[in-house]
Amino acid sequence: MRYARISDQTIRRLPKYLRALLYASGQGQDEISSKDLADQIGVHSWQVRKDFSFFGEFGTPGVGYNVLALVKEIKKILRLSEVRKAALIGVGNLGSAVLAYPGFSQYNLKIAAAFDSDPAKVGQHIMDVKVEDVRKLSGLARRGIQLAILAVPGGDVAQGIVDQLVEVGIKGILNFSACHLVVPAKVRVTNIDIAIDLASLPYYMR
Amino acid sequence: MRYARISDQTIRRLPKYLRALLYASGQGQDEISSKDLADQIGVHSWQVRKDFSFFGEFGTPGVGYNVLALVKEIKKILRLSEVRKAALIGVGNLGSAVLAYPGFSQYNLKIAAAFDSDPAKVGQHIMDVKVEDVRKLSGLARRGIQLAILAVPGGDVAQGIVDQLVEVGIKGILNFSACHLVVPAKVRVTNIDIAIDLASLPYYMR
DNA sequence: ATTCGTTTGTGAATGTGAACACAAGCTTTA
DNA sequence: TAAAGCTTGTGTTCACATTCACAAACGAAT
Repeated sequence: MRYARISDQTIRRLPKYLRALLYASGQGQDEISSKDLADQIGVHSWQVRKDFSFFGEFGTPGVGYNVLALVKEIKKILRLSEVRKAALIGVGNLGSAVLAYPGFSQYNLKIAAAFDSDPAKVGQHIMDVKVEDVRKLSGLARRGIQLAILAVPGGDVAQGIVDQLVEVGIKGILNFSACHLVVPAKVRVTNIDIAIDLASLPYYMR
Repeated sequence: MRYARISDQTIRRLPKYLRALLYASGQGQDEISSKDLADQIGVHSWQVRKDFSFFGEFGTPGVGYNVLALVKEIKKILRLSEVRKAALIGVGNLGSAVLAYPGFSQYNLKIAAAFDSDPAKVGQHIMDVKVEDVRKLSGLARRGIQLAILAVPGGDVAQGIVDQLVEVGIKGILNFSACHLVVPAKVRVTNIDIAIDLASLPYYMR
């Protein structure tokens, strides 16, 4: 499905809506208003309605949104209707924590492969995932893996791995390395830098 | 020092500039142009100059910016001239990875305390930090700790801890929990949700 | 059937950050 | 000193996300 140009911020709110909807569903709730949904994630109700309006009309005036139907719609929009497999590169402290992170399954995401350069780690199993040699990334396309999570120390080594990932058909990269990655326009990169987020906080202290 | 209203995006770019400047300094570089600095972090040169212009005139036309002087200025703006201490709440997989994360020191950040609810973990030392009982947060103000990193599973327990953190004078919170935190306006919260960032990527795959 | 209270969807207004273009300032070279 | 070549700082323009306000749609109750 192809939509008009939707802002990144709108897209990033959709998983939050999804999380709140799954929670509401777990509570046995069938319908939810834009107001209640907005309160759950800390935005205003008009923001919720505007976001959904870009993709269609999912609600019923006077009633609200059907929880399960909206879950299905959002998953379709985000292309998460089927399970998406991701590869983890770098099984250090952070990589291991990502492997153990329990929050992926609710979005139909699964870490299906892990890679490291340390021979001592290659061959080990962590959280039911076998650690493979980082020099053998070529099979990712065949295994249907288009997402990668980069959890290597960063700097020179990160860009080298990214070039290989692009080569083997990876379409989206979640980058934990503290460096700017250069990729073709067709590949999407999201950066997470813990230190930068923490370093931004003191500015706001009055 | 009091500045006019500066956008959050500008503030979030400052630590990136700082990182690139420290790298350049390590390479023995004394001066750097806005163009070179911009290339390092993946923005345009006018963005760099505009960002700095909000705070003063730090550069020399025809030459560029003095690396060490700019480092000092940015640290002052971000209130990172002195070491800032942070408390880590939750020493699970993710919390332990944060404790071991080597990237904080370049920003004058230091994790000075760690807390957990698990009696088996309380008393242990991880990365030279002693794990304390999460029910004993009251001493944070006295110890000069105004930042907190929340790495607990999330949901109901997270908000309860946040209320206590606010109570003991915490001014900034880095939240890894997959939930929206309610805090007074004086407290700044930055959310990091790994699953949401990963879940946003498939949308951009053609 | 009609009224009332509620909630959605969206065109228009507002606000804000990014992008641009260029004058002004500095260094170097002659 | 003058001219040439860079680079900075910033007023202006542009693009777009947020915010607002309200008509339309629906359910419930009488």
